[in-house]
Amino acid sequence: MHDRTTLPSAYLHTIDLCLLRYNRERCELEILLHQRDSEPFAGHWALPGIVVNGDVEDRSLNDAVERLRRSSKVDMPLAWLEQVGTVGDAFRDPRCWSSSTFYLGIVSDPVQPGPQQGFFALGEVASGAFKLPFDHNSLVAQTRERLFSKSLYSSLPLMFLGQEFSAPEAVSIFSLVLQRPVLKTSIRQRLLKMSEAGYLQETGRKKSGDGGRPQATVESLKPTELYLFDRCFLE
Amino acid sequence: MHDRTTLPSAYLHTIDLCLLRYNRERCELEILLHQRDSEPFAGHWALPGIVVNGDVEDRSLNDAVERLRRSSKVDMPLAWLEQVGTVGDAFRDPRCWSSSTFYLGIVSDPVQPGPQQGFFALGEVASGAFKLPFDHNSLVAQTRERLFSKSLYSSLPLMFLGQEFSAPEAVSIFSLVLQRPVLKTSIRQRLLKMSEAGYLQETGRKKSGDGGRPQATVESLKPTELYLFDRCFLE
DNA sequence: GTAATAGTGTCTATGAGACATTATAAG
DNA sequence: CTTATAATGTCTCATAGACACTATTAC
Repeated sequence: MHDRTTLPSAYLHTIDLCLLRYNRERCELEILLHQRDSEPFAGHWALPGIVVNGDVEDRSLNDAVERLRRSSKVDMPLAWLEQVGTVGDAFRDPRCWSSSTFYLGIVSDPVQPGPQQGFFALGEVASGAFKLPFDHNSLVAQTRERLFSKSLYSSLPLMFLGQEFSAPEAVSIFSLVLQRPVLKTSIRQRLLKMSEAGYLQETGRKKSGDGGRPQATVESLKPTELYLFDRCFLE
Repeated sequence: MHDRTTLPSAYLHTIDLCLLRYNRERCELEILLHQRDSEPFAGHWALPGIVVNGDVEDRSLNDAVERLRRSSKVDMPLAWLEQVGTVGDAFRDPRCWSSSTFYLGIVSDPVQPGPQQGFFALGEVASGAFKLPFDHNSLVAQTRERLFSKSLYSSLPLMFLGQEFSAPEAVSIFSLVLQRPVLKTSIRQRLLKMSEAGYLQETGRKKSGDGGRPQATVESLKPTELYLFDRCFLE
């Protein structure tokens, strides 16, 4: 029926990372992009990613993710990492049929982006107002959707805040991620729950906010683990 | 350092399907397996799956899933389908480095398995008591975990029951999936919520259970959609 | 003192959990 | 009638939401 050769068809399997951070000055979420230096789309800003097949040096997909994280495209510590999904079709890459397994990452520490790195407003990228090559806008949108839905019933947004943070900061990040005002009483009760469960403890330290009374801080006792609440934030 | 050739390294990307059904007689969940007729592991029971790369005839990963669903390995209508994840490493397939994107499927209609098809107790397969080739036991375990966690806050288990079902049947399937007794009052309230939201409606029909008073039935108005409850089942 | 923000207390609404009571079938 | 199961009603408890009130800082 169709032409068969002994060579395998051209095929690419990549992993791509949607690495997010909380910009406190701008009060918005940002995503790390990498300025490509090879074709296709050389010079364009795109998700940092690597090819998994080809001359495979990784022992596993997780090893490949770690290789990407250590590469100059990323090269920052991650407070959170989870796989979001895999897409694949004949059109997304002009070279050939390709699949991408893409991840949600969160960085909490302040970092200075390298020469080919840049942080861009997540909203612009997810909406497509800031256009990325391939189907990367779609991957970003799916990743933001994952972040949103998981933030309704888990402590995920706290990953943006790092080891030590205050209740008002928690209110800010939840409001930002959920894109609506969240009452401080709800957040405080949730933080209390997490303390009772051994996920947080009060530090006794304070940090000053934008004037006014200083904020008491808590610190994470299980910084790599998510706490799951048994109720969602309601509409 | 290591041998490089101009040929691409051997690499396989497959999709595998964990297709589940509710066996009312045995009161347990079952998973569809396929008896392999080619190496490796010819003759063994394994997850139904197909290769995505190679001579690629699909336009997309979703098309590939549909090709698998129509193939003799599956060949049954699906009440639900979702991607669970992608794994990949150098060891899971004896032939070469390989990745698998695996899916959770649910079939509600009674079907007669074909000659190389069989339904097996999900618990046995997920626990590894019934051994599958490759890392398929692990894929099944991850899929069951997805089913479990999503069943805490959504109507997913109802997908096992088909278009028309009764409240006691809903209690049974939720108890089975969550692996603990679920009170009928909780289920009834949830079904009521779904009716108010336009997902279910009463049929006026009844079906007789195991003696006793007949069961009123409801029918699904949005059989392909999940309803999300705003609270989890506790404990 | 005032202004600003942090933190606490209290009330309501919702829904899960638990269990008692009534309803409808078969024999 | 008895027995079995379905369906309903009622109570408690936990927690999100809402908002009032008090506390602690800077000036």
